[in-house]
Amino acid sequence: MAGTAGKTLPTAAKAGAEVRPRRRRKDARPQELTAAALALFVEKGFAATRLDEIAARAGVSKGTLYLYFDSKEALFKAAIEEGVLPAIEAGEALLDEYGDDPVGLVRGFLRAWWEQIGSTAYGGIPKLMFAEAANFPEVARYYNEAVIQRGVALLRTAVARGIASGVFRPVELSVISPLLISPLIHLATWRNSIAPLCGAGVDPDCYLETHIDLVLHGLCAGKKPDGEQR
Amino acid sequence: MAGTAGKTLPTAAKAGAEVRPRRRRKDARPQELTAAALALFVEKGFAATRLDEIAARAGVSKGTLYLYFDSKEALFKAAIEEGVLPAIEAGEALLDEYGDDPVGLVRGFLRAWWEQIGSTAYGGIPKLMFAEAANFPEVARYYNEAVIQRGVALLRTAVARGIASGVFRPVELSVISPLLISPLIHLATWRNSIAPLCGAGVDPDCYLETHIDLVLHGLCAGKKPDGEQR
Amino acid sequence: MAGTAGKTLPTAAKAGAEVRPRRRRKDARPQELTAAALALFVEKGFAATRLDEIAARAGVSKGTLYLYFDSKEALFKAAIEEGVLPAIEAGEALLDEYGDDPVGLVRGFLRAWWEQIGSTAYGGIPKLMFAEAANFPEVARYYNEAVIQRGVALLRTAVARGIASGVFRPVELSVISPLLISPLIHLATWRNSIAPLCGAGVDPDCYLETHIDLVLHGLCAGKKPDGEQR
Amino acid sequence: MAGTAGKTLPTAAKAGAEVRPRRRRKDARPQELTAAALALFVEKGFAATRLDEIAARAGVSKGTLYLYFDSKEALFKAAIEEGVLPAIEAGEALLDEYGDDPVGLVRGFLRAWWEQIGSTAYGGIPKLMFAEAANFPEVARYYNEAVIQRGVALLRTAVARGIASGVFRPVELSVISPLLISPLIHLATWRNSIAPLCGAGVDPDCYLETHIDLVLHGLCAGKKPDGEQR
DNA sequence: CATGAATGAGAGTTCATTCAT
DNA sequence: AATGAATGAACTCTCATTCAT
Repeated sequence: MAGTAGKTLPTAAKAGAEVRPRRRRKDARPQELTAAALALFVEKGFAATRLDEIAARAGVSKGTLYLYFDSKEALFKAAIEEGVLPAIEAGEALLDEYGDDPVGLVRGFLRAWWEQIGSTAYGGIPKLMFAEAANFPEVARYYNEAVIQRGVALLRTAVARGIASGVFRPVELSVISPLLISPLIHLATWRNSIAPLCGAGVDPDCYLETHIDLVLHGLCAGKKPDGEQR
Repeated sequence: MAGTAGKTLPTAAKAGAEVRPRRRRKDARPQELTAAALALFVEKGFAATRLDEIAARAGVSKGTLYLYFDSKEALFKAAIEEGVLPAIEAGEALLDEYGDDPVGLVRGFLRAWWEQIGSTAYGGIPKLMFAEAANFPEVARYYNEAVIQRGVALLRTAVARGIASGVFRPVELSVISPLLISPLIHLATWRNSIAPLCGAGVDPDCYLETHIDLVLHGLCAGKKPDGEQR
Repeated sequence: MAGTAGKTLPTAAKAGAEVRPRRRRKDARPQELTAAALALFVEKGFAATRLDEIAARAGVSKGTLYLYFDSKEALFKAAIEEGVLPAIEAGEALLDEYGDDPVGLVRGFLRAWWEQIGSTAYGGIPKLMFAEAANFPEVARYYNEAVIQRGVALLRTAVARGIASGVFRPVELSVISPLLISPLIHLATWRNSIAPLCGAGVDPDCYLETHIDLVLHGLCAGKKPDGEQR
Repeated sequence: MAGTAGKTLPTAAKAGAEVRPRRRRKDARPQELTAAALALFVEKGFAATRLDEIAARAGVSKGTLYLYFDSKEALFKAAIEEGVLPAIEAGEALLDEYGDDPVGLVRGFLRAWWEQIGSTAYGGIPKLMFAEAANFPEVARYYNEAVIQRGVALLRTAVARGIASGVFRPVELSVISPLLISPLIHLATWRNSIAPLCGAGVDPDCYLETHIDLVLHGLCAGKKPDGEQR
């Protein structure tokens, strides 16, 4: 276990070797593989994606995948996990910024989700998770708890505060979060499914801002939602 | 018939048939098969669904599928087509009923979609189509044109009329339809993916009515949306 | 089960019916089936021929085949048997006619084989038997003994008599029969394999007569083979 | 190497290899596979040969076949192609040797065909092509043009020259080639079909030389064919 | 007798996984 | 560490055979 193949993944740069010029940044390998995998899983689904394709897209051989992941399933889980972290982190940041501004928090959440998740390579993850939920229930449960429920709680809190402070009309809190986020998830899903088959489609920014405008008007009832227009 | 998966498709599975008659009506067969297929495709995706399972769920043998469909792919297409017709027909009916009442048409469309599509076995089709779009581009294009774009046009017309008649504020028509329908699609998708893995979840009626309330308030701006609350 | 559609196909016209005008000759059915089977077996081989096709060509349903034959294999054997009888009978007749005329017997045998076997639907049997020998060894052995060896013996006797009477040169009797018959088998095989794919091909009569001319010249050495030219 | 089936194809089966190395030379593989395939196709026909058997005979797994060939059909075509090249090449060589000696060319052609084709593993190809012609018309056409017609032309030319130079009697050139070669094809077919089921059978050399003797006597009419008797 | 819907064992084919190099 | 040839279990699809009508 000591001097066999010498995994060089993490730290110590191979003890006695003097110069080693070509060494990928630290170890980007696993991330490259999960990124390639994620893209293909999103596009075609888990079962329809061949390891050959993933390997080819990552520029390695099929066997190499098994140096980093135990199985196709493990690769799937890693890809999801990888793609889920940004979402979690992004959520935390928002609370700090808009902790006491309900309207800003809602607007900020939606815009941030689109910018940092929906419009990126991670935008396909919701579609992927919905599609594979029955095949990977543990992963789906993890995703639900670690990502969805966290976001749901965040949004709900924001709206609750808005109601408490009189900025928002009273609305049913138990359903407000999915109502606010689902149009964005839908757009992200659309762009990762049917959009590539058709031309054009809606303009994301217009879609996003119209959504924000609409729901804030809806939430604020007669009261004018604050004038900020980005 | 209890409270499990809520299947509303035609005959399918024939409840308690322990003796399997060797020769059944040749006519109902295809629908039974596509119904079984659709349920499984929605649950697990196309590639992860085995023909064995479909046959078993339909109460026939594997070979029987090939008496009615040329291939797994043909069965998939037939299942989609079968599940798509109700949506098309339902749309037409609405225009007749609410042709000149924008608010009623929007509310009617959303409620009808949920009742006749979203809450039935067909509610999984959007998820399925999004998941398989890249693998079945022609089917996805057909679905987009025959179902989505038609519904989009219907909703857009309704809103446009509402704006013209002063009932609605001016909003961006190019994005309004997906904004109105996506929460419902999301709920249907949710019920066909993660919901079975977790308990409870949101109450569909509450979700639906809150959505309607929210967007109509959003659309009507300061004006009171007509009082109907169901 | 009585007065439904009134099948009129086969035999007894429905028990109590008085006149029964349309009744196929005795029972031609089995022969029709074996004939259809033989034609297809010859064309495509045993394994590549589907029972559907045979049934279709015979104008019956697939199930009907099983009323007359226990299995595809049984049908094959029956088809061969059926197609082999004429060959056996034809051989007997020749001996009576040309018993003491070696040249006439050789010439008669070759001409008769072509006319009664090679140029008919039975002409494909040799090809079929050669192709299926390994898959149906018993049938092949039967064919070899009942048909081939009998013909071989006949021809050899004829040549032996010709040599004894000084009409023919001495030649190796153990190989003379296949040498005499193989060009005809080859032509029959050709017509049942490659000929249908190409145009034209050789003229059978010219081929046959040239063969007869050639081998009789070869057998008669310097002596003039008797002048008969058909 | 004893007296059984007389296989002369390349490597094939590798005699006594009880330990099967996991990785073998990627280069010899295809020939080993086509050789195994050809032997079985000849024996049992295309449809009756299972890929399992071919793989087993070649000492590989079923999946390995698909590393080298796209389908069973592709393997069939490759096997034919592989087995056809020697025949083509052998033909060319003969013309150089016997270009101006009709008797020698005819005799040389027949002897060479038997030695290099008929008595080898390739001797089963004619039977195979005749059997599968209807199922693989393109292959049959290719075989006809690339092999048969070329040989036919060669023999016809030889005889034509013999007639022109007065060595041979005038005979119908359009049929002479198949008449000369068909006894050899027949013998080769026989050895690949019925012979294995019966004992003994004719002696190939005796058969061959008697054929040559007979047809040369037939062609030379009264004239003595040159004395060579091997 | 005749049919043809239904069956299920078996064949061709795919692809995740292994391992000698 | 990386490769890719090889594997074999699992899948789709075919078709001889059965049997209710």
